[in-house]
Amino acid sequence: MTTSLKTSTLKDVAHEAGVSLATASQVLNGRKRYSPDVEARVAAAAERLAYQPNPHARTMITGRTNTVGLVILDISNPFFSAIINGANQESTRRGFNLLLADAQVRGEREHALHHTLAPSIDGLLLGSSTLTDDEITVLARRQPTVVIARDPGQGVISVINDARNTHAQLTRHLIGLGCRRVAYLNGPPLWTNRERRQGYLDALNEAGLPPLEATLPMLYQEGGAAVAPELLFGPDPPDAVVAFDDLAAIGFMTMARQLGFRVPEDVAVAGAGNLPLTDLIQPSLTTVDTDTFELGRRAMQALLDGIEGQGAPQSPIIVKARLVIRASTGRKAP
Amino acid sequence: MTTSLKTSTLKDVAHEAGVSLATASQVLNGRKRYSPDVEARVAAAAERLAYQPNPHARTMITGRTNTVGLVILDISNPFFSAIINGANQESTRRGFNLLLADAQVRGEREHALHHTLAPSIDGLLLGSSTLTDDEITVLARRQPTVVIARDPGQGVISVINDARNTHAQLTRHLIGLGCRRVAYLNGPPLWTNRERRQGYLDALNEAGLPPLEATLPMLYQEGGAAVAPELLFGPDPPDAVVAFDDLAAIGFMTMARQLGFRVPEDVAVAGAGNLPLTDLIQPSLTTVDTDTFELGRRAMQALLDGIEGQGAPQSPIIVKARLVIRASTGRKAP
DNA sequence: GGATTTGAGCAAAAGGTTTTCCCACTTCCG
DNA sequence: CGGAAGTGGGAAAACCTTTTGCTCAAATCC
Repeated sequence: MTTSLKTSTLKDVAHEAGVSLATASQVLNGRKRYSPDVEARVAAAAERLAYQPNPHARTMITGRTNTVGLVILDISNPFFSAIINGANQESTRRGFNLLLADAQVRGEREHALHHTLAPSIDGLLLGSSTLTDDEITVLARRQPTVVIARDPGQGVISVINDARNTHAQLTRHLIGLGCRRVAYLNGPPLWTNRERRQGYLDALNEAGLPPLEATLPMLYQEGGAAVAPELLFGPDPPDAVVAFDDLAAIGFMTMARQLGFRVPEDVAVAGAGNLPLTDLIQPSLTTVDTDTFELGRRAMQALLDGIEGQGAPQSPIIVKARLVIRASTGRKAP
Repeated sequence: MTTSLKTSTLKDVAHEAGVSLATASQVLNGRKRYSPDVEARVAAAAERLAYQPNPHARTMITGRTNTVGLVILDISNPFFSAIINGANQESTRRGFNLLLADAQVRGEREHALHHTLAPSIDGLLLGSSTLTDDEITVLARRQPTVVIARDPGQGVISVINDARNTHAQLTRHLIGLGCRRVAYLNGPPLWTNRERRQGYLDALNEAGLPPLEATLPMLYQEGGAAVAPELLFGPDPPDAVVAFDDLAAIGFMTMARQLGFRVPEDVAVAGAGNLPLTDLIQPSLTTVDTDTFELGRRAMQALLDGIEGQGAPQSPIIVKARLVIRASTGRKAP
């Protein structure tokens, strides 16, 4: 069916131009100056034969693949697709290919994944991960690595939001509106969750308010919805909720309203991520814009700089997040 | 910085096991039976050295890369990220890597892209494309190719929604609700738009109603918003609008309400794609669920079947879409 | 018991490129 | 004119694996 058209090799070009293999290679790579005559002949031959260097043969010799790996925790999450988008833009711009892998698989298999991937790539972008900080450090010592939305320390380069400060700010905003029982809905035990929670705790501390926490029993909207009844009908119901992310916030909000609570009058709700359309749902969602595209772009930039030997940047690289105050936190009646 | 740890080769394994290169290779690939003793020694050596075959050396010989290319028109579009997700799930399951490329670049450069990509991949998934049907056919003749959301004909394998029928159905639904001036908002000149429009025209024809069309001057919500005033304040305002996709529909709807029109009472609005959160905006959006994840998954499945020589499937492969009737089309008052 | 089959294991080629070193020739200088 | 310095170009090794015969010895057959 598919007529595997024989592609022309460097040998063909050399022969066509009447020079040796070595010469053809040198000329094509501009490694060495040759007489104008020879250079012209080689260029013409390459053109005529539509010569395309075989990347694998080249990799064998140079050890470079011109490809970077992007390992993502969960591609279906819009948060991560923005990262892919940003990373891809930068890699395309600089002529690198992007090898995508998802780490849905946990522990064991993620390890295997990295082992398999390693020879095919010049560097690794880690978009969250089930690995421990130490495991990541080992990986990073083996080949250039940049970690996204998490800071493993130990000299590993990372790109993060200043989630702690931002969430402190968000929580302060709620307190400023008059909320006194501000709850935090813990997401999965990732770096991002820890930082956001810490910011929340910082702000409560400042204000001398006691914390009130719950943990989402599952991801996404279902998790937020599931936790709503126990919290709202519990002995100590919150008048504001900071959820781990937008989807959880939306799940909580939707369920709260179904249970007869008004948002924001009875309970204010805030998320994080600023997903598309969160401005159009009812009520529009207060959230944190994490500029996830930029997160991916900067990470790729740092990685490629590293690969091309331009030295390590200050780490962590911090991408500014910003509060997006909308209707779901409204304005408390005095 | 990064101590490029020398990775062990097949030669090391062979030496460690006290056998020849050939034997080690055969044993590791299970190509030939050997004495239990030898097999055990090789396996042990490979294990001990954490041997990982060099994929490039292997590719040189076998011509197979175990990688497929996925070219996407615009990664930032959620429609496409669902495709990536579906394709990735299937490729992961079957042990293939996924090389991602976006075709933001038009014409010339997309051609170059395919040329560059070709040697690195065993097959190609085309998620929309700026190429013409003929150009795609040429590509498909060169290596296994599956086209998503578009049917170039000429024997090229494709995976599509039956957009024409589905949109006819959608339009009939609106007519059934009593709408008499149903407009269609044309998106970019892609296959998908042509089919959806055709379905719309089919339904109008059946009902003996005249068409009413506009073309979105730009993508996404801005386009829908931009076209709203001229349409609604024009000489022949619609009482229902079928937009090319959800984002255009949302843009139109938002603008219509700002202009003082009620949705759905004054004008019903429908989109396509069933993006996340379209059920929660106000009013919730009537749309078509295209099962985009499945689109990507089936495409990858067909491609890998082709690569592994399991013969070509019936083409086009059709993924069922389904109407999602929500509040934005409401129920016309009689 | 000699001829033939079987079987285990290996040597070597192939795949396409980059790079190092070397050769032959010209030019320059003393 | 003899040697040194410079220059344009090429031969061959290296990268790591798969695969195709092939050899040599043991087992089988008549």
